[in-house]
Amino acid sequence: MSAAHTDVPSVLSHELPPSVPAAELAACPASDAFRRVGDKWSMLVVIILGSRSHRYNELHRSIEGISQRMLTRTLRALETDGLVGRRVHPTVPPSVEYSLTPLGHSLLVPLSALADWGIRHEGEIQAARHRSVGSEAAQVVEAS
Amino acid sequence: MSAAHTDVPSVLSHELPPSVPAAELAACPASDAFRRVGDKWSMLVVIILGSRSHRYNELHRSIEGISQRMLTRTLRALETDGLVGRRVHPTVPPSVEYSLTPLGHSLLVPLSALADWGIRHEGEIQAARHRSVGSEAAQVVEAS
DNA sequence: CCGTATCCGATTTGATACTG
DNA sequence: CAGTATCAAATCGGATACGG
Repeated sequence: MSAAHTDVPSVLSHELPPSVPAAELAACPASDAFRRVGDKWSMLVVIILGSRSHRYNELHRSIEGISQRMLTRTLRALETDGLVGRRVHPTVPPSVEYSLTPLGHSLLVPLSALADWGIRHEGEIQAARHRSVGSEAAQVVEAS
Repeated sequence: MSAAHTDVPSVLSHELPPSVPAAELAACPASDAFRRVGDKWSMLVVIILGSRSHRYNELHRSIEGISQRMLTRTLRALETDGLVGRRVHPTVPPSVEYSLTPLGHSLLVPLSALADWGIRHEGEIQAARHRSVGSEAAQVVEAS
């Protein structure tokens, strides 16, 4: 298990750089980044739009479990932040196409890294959760 | 930054079929990863603990805005998932030290990438938000 | 087809007070 | 110092119905 960061294949090919300088001060915008994408559906939409642009109902079918309300809200929020673009074709019946902006694509990169982490360590997390049910193993160090 | 969408690196490199939502399958553990760390404070705690271990009140002062309740909840959740370790020194008065587990350190890698993204694009996002107040500029394409 | 509006329950968060 | 308990508010998210 100690082979945690032996190789990071995708985006982070370098060794954990001194990113996030002065954590206390600089982490606030980072927290904002998480909250705008940390809701139930945002990251899913970004990832799906990462492959190609989709129409509204196309997204609705792809996600399969999202309500119209939340899909619209999510898209509007991503649009407000400049991550997703919206193009309305004045046909009849109307058709609306959503796609990632360049900014959205740049987000896709660290997003994929985090998604990758979740997939690779899914088992370890569930093992830890199972291990912690019923027996809290808070390590107590001896007084010297 | 135009090298972003040349290829979606890891899990998302395959095409999304219209009928079978493979994105849902691939993104569900990823979605879990986001929800685990996507709450208001988790990633902040992980990043701060990434530099060194901290005591409870040390964290409380570093974050400055978190309530005791949320700090405790966040730490317990991270502990349950095996991302954070907790060591109790039986001194008087008591002192509790929190630190990142190896699994937590591995999470720190993609987390830093996302935090980095948030810091680098903070200005662009706020510009987009400001641009969208009052004037919705949905792009309408001409009918052919 | 692409939404918006309303109602409603579930979850999250904060403020405050209290304890070993 | 390091938490826990309780209450109230805000937000999230889904179902349904309706409109352009």
